Amino acid sequence: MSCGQILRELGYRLTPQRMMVVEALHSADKHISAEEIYAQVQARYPYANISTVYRTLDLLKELGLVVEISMGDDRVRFHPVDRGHHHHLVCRSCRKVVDIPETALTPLAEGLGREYGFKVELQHMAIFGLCAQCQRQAERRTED
Amino acid sequence: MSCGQILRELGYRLTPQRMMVVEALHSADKHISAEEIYAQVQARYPYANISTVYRTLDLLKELGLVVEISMGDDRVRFHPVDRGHHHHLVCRSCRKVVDIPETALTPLAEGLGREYGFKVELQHMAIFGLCAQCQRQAERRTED
DNA sequence: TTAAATGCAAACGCTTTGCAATTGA
DNA sequence: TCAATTGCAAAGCGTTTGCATTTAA
Repeated sequence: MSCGQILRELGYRLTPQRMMVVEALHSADKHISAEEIYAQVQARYPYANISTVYRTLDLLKELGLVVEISMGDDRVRFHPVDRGHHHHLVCRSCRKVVDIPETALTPLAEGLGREYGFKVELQHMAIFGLCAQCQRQAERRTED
Repeated sequence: MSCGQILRELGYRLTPQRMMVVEALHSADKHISAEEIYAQVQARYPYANISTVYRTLDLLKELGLVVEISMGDDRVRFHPVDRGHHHHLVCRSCRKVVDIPETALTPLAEGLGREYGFKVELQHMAIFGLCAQCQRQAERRTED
C-alpha cells in the first residue's frame, strides 16, 4: 500500500502538497533533505511552503512511514521505509556515503541485545569514519 | 600531558577562558554541550562569551584533543579524548544513554575494514535504538 | 610589541510556530 | 459544512562571523 493510501486510510487528508512530498521522497535515489524535497515540490507548485514540507515529514515519521537519518552535516535526511533497510558508511573527510546491507550489522545488534537488552534501531544507521581513499591520503600526509 | 600544556607547546596562548573550557570538559562526568560548558565558565567569569567557548572547542577538536558526538538531539556534545574511548547506546524513546566499552564494536570495525576498506571511527559512536525498559512499554501498548 | 585571542552584536541556516485563510472529505 | 491543512511571516535555536579591543608571550 502506498504512503498516500495509508494516510487517507488513517483519516488524514491526502492533499496535493502531501502527495508531492511523498513523491519527492520516492523519486530520490539517495536520502533527501527537507530543502531538497521542498525544491522539488516548489518546482511543480510555486506556492508551496517549506513549513508544509516539514509538517508532512513529521507526520510521516510519526506514522513510521519515513525514517530520519543524520549524515553528520547539520541537515537531517529522510527515507521512506518501504524502500528497504540499509546502512551507511559516512566518510568524515570527503563526506562520501557508501551503502551497506542491513545484514552487515545484525551480529552487532544481536550482541548488544544479548549483553545489554538494547534493541538497535536497524532501519538506517550511519557509521562514521574514513574511507579507503582518505586513509591513504592521511598516511601520505603523515609521511611528509 | 594536560590539554593546557599541549596548547601552549603547540604555540597557542593559554588564556584563562581556554583553561576554563578545558576544566569544564574534564569536570563533566558525562558528555557535555557547548552551552553547558559556557554556563560553567560564565559562573566563574561573567564576561566570558559563548563564541569563545565555540572557538576553543573548534581548536581542541582540530588538535584531536576533544571529540564531538551527537546523541540524537540537536545539540552536539563534547568529550576529552584522554578520558578514554567508549560508545553509547542511546534510547530514542527515553533518551537514556548507556556507555559500552570500546571493545563492543571492534568486531564490527574489523569486518567493515575487511569488507569495505572503511576505517570506523572508534572514538565515540552513538548507537540508537530502544532500551530494555522502553521495549517492554512498547510491547504493553501493542497488547492493549 | 604585536599577532593572537576575546567580547560583542549581528547574522546564519535549519526548523518550528501562531494565526488567518483555504480546502478536502 | 467545518475541522484539518495550508501559506505566510516571524520567531527560535544552536552556531558562526566581522570587527574593534584587549592581552599573552
